[in-house]
Amino acid sequence: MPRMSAKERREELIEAAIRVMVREGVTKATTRAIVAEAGMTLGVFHYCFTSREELLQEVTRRITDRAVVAAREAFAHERDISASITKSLRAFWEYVERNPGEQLVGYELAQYALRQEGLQELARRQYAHYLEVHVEILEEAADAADIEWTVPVPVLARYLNSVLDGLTSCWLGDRDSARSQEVLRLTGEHLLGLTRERKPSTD
Amino acid sequence: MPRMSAKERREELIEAAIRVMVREGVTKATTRAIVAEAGMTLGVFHYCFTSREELLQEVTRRITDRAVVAAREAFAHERDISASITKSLRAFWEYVERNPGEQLVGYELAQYALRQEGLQELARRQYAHYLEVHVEILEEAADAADIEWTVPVPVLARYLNSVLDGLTSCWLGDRDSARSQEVLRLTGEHLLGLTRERKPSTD
DNA sequence: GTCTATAGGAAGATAGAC
DNA sequence: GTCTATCTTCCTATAGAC
Repeated sequence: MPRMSAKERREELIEAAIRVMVREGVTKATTRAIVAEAGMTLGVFHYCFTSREELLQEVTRRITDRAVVAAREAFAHERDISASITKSLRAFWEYVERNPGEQLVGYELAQYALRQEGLQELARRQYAHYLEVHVEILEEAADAADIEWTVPVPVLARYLNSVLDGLTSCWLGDRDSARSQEVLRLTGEHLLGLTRERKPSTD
Repeated sequence: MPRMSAKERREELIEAAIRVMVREGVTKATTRAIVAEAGMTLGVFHYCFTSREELLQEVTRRITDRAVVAAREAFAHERDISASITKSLRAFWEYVERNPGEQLVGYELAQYALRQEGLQELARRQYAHYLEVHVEILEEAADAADIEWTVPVPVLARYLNSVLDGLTSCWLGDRDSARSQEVLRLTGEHLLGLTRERKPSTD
């Protein structure tokens, strides 16, 4: 076993935990399974983390951040809002289909947080964070294409977040890619219909 | 302890299990917690069910059926499609807000099924069932109002299912009722835009 | 049928040798 | 710092008295 700092070990344990969760689910990611995945012994765990729950919180943040990065990367800056929407949704969906396990882990962790006493606040913040990111993306898209949304952006963000989240979860259940993509197209057209050219005002 | 048949006991155990799950979550619904809730002893459990998993499957079906019934009851038969959509969505949402625990249990069970070896088939069937019900409702709504949908109904059903599912899950996280209802209104308007009067043809 | 008692195992966490 | 061995608790499931 190579020597490494507690910080490095923490990092490796988090990554190992994510691998186990993606492969087998959150409940199966016991401290034993995690240290085994990381090639460490059980004793190691508790001087890197005070408890399993601390690790879970860390993993939750990590998975959230990953999803946020993916959403940002999926977003296509385009002058043409129609192309921007289409490309962004398509890129987002590619990511989802390529990482089903990660999506599932996201849901599992969200629910865990909702149930665990004292973690509701974490759950609430994660949701708020997702919504904020959607708000930012929608506003950036509008800026890039010089349009404005005809619906308040926070509402639109919540709508978009809901469709994508619900569609992902539905697809995880039945893996019907073709129909899921049709829903995305429908959503894209809907979004397009909620834009108008920007008035030259506000200056 | 009153005498009752194994069948009655099964029934009571299922109901007790649902109460525990709604209150404390699926993982906390251990056989011990369930029999305690039902006012029985641990020994009773295993001559009513061969295993905890058998109970979980039963509960999953029960919760699904309940959600389906709620969806059906929420649906408002109206001659005016606009009123039909608005009323149905509002009724659906009232049910969601009145039963947050049950919604959460639904998600937990769905994920459990997705992870459990041998239960994927159950999961798949549950999702298919929800989609079928949405298809039926959309078609009934169209019939009642004498309109037709301009988008294939299976796609529309998947879309509707996704929005409602995602929105529910988002609301469970942040409990922002006002904004959720705005999303519902937006969705309703979108649906309304996907209708057209029925051509007198096809006869 | 109905219960108590217990088997048998896995979990999180820790004590203490090296 | 690192690991083994163990504590304690909780689980599902069953055996066997009544």
